[in-house]
Amino acid sequence: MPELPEVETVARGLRQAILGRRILSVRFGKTDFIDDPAALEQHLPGRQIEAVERYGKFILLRLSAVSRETRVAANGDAAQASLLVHLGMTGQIAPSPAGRALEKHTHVCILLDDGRELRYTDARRFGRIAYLTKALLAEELTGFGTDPLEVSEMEFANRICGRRARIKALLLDQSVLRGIGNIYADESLWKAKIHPARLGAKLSRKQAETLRRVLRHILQKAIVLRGSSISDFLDAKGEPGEYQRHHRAYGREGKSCYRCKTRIRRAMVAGRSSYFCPTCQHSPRGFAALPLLGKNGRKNKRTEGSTGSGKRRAQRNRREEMGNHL
DNA sequence: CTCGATCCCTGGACGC
DNA sequence: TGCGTCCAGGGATCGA
Repeated sequence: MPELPEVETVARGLRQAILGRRILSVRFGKTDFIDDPAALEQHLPGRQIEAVERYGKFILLRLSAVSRETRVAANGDAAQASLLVHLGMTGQIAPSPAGRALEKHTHVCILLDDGRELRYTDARRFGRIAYLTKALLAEELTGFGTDPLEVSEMEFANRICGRRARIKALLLDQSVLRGIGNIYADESLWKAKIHPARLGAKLSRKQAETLRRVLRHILQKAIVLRGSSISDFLDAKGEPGEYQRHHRAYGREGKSCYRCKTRIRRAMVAGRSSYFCPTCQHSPRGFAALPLLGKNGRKNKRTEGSTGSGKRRAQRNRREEMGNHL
């Protein structure tokens, strides 16, 4: 699940691997997660990849102008276009020899001028790809919060301490800070000894500063270790990260706290599984964790029966498969 | 403003 | 072994 450290790792890898390459052509598999596939086919060929940047959980490939004429005709706008890539849950993007067999769920192949292809694979297609002119990109990126690696003490406290939402929800809210996901929210809250369900307004300025500091430290360390490979995250070289070995809370339900040996518990906060130590991280009044796992390791069941997801799946499967030309 | 619910999607784990 | 069910989660959206 790519969050800031994973996306940063991928961006660095791509920067090293494909900076300066020219795009020759584009082909697609399924395109339902691409804003406007035709725009990619029309505008990518001929462009050079001039920069690779990260913005929150987005990867931005900055594209050159095709020619002086295009630059003039487009009034400078198309000349500064970008390809925006969001990896969602399962997205991977990496260069590959053009002749190599396609991995399953490969949905975009961008042929480069050195005989390689930049390939995007995404089993769940929660990701997103869009070709955006300068103006559209600027519009797209408004409303995001500050990068947590750059946010000042004052700004962080101001963005947290005045809010009635739960701190976990605030950390996950990309308009508060950009780039944090479920793993690094839980890890930083554990380190700062703050319960995920605490309200932002209930944090002291001192607690907020502790949280900012540990969050930054954890993100930096995770970047050094090339992110966390939980399910299937791989960097631009196809290699897994190492930070999952350093997780102290996330995914550790029932295991003992590294500080106090209490068993780590799980609760639903902001609609996400949230892992915390019930001793180190004081729960707000009346907030209950979910019952611990049974000894068979089976996850806790949801409340009442809902056969909805199964029915929905069946309906989707009956729909005509379309759009796969690879 | 904040919340939960619902949807998108598929692989994998698990129950029976 | 195999089918049904649940779960993971970022983000959009909608109603309470």
